[in-house]
Amino acid sequence: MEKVTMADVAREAGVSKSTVSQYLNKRYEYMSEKTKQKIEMAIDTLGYQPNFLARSLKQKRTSLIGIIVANITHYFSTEVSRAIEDFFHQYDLQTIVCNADDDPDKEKKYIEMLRAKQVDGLIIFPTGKNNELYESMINQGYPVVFVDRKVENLDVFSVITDNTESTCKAIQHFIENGHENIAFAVQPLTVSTRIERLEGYKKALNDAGLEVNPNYIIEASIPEMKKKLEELFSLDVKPTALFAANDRVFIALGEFLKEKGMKFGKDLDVVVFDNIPFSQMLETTLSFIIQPAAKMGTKAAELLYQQIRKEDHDPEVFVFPSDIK
Amino acid sequence: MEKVTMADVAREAGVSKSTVSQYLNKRYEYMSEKTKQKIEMAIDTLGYQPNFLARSLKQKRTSLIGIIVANITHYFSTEVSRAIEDFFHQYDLQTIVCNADDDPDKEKKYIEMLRAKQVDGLIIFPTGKNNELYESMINQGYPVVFVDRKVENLDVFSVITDNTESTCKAIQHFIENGHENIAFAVQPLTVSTRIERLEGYKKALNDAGLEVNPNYIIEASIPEMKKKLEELFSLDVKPTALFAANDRVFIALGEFLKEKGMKFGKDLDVVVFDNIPFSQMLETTLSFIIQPAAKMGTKAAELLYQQIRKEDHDPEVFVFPSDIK
DNA sequence: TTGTAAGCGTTATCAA
DNA sequence: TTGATAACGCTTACAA
Repeated sequence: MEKVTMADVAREAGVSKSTVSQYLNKRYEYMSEKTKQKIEMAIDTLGYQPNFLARSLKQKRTSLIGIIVANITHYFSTEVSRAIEDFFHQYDLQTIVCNADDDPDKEKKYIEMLRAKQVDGLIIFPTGKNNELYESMINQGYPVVFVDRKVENLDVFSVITDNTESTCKAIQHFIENGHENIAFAVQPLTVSTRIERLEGYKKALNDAGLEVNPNYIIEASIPEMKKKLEELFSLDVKPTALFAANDRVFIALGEFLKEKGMKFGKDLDVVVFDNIPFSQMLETTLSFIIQPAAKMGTKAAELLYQQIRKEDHDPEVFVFPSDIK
Repeated sequence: MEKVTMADVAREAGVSKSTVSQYLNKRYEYMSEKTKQKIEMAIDTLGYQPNFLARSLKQKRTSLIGIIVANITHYFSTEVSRAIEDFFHQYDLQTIVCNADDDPDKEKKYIEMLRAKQVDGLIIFPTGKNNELYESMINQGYPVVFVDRKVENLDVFSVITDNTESTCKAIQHFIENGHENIAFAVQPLTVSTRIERLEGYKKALNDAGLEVNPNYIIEASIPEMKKKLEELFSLDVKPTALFAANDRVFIALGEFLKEKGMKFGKDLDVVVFDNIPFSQMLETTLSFIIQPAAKMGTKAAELLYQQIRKEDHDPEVFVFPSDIK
């Protein structure tokens, strides 16, 4: 299998390798109809399939774009990926997706692999834990765009949501509706998105002249989340509203409420920050902060394409507003 | 950028290319500590990054696995992909995911691209519309496994769910609960999964001695689905239960019911065939048929790995049971 | 213990 | 209009 090479085709067709190469690259200008047909036949009878590896080695580009997502089962990531793919499809660039699984080691491996495979550019949902590697890419002028999460002290094109702003708005909404005891649940503050959302929460409270009660802020990993919620709802003054900083927190919360026989909307007002598939099928008493995934993906793709084409722009951070629904 | 080659490193370190190559491949056996350090330093100061393209060209393998999913935003696909990735991670094979978007042309392009890039093997959620291409891969002994969908007349390793069986059981459940007017909604019958689910529906009715009423079977594309549902619920004898053949049908159904002010469980009993993220957060009156995505992914990966290692097995179809929840 | 040289399957340059 | 031939960056006998 896979041993038929251009040389075989050339021999079979009775022409030289270079002529076959011309044919394959559709440079027919000076090619006689007869040669064309001979080559066509030879390819057919031998079942020849070109080896792009060899071509790329020579041409120094692969026409491939790499996406490294933090978590491939996260709906937002797949929506963004699809938009990126749609964008590059029009330029005949193909897209491959790798899943870093929120693991900095895996992320590193994939970045190195994709670069070593000479992928033309990279769009990354960074874990934020490989700064040296990020820096070296950027310093070497390798085309790269970051999505979803900001990395501090790094001059790189980034596409993110207004995490602080939209969280702030959601909390203001709670306040307008008469809530005073508003809780905030988040996973460990290891990435910018979580930190910024917490900032938005605090800002809204401050702006409204409400006190930030540390007991109402839960920072816990998913397995610990339920225990912390237990504590939260054992307080003398229980919260009447809660902000779930992402979809996984939301799931933990849902399980907790179910166990306690509590209901969204009735016993607790809830806003979730994330694009949840099927959210339209969920109880209408819930609110969601929806990021414009498709637009963000397209923007990231554009930014990468500029770099690949060596258009000169200074790295910028593009912030997209999100919708509360 | 990216112009530092092994030759540069060799020059900088004052050794030959082959020695550098030895070093990179960790064949230290006969290497003096001094040479090792010299090379290490040279790599560091030059910022050398190996070009895997060149290596793969020589070695004729890439240590890369390709997954071609029909729809990357489909939760089931991402779950399967993750399991595949986890499996190969232990063997230091990396995984890339491409999204065919249920488009046979895109699927073809990706298959050809990945093969041309010398990917070591392919796991495909087939559109079912590229039979010639599938055949040529298989005949050439290229490692490939199909997931989720069966393709007729093709002797290939496949990993699928017992679509007929589990649909049948779900319908039996309806019948046991006293339902007699059970509807079935599905997208156009272009892939095996949909066809088999319909078969299961018919089988259950037949087994129970109930008549299959063609008016209760809706086969429509998603945009047309609501209109067809409208017709269904204008019948004199309206269905009291409905089987949604996948998640997208489910969404259309949800929108329809909302518009009509109808409620799941109260006005209509519903079973959905698909892994829906957050299904535990949805109304408890709904049932879901859940495919064992992780197990299926692992199995597919094992089957591919066997082929890559040239272990001799005859193609088989592995059918997994699914759960009703 | 290290170096030389051929080769992997293409493309590109230039000559014929 | 087509063909030699030299790259591309690496691996691998084999020689030294």
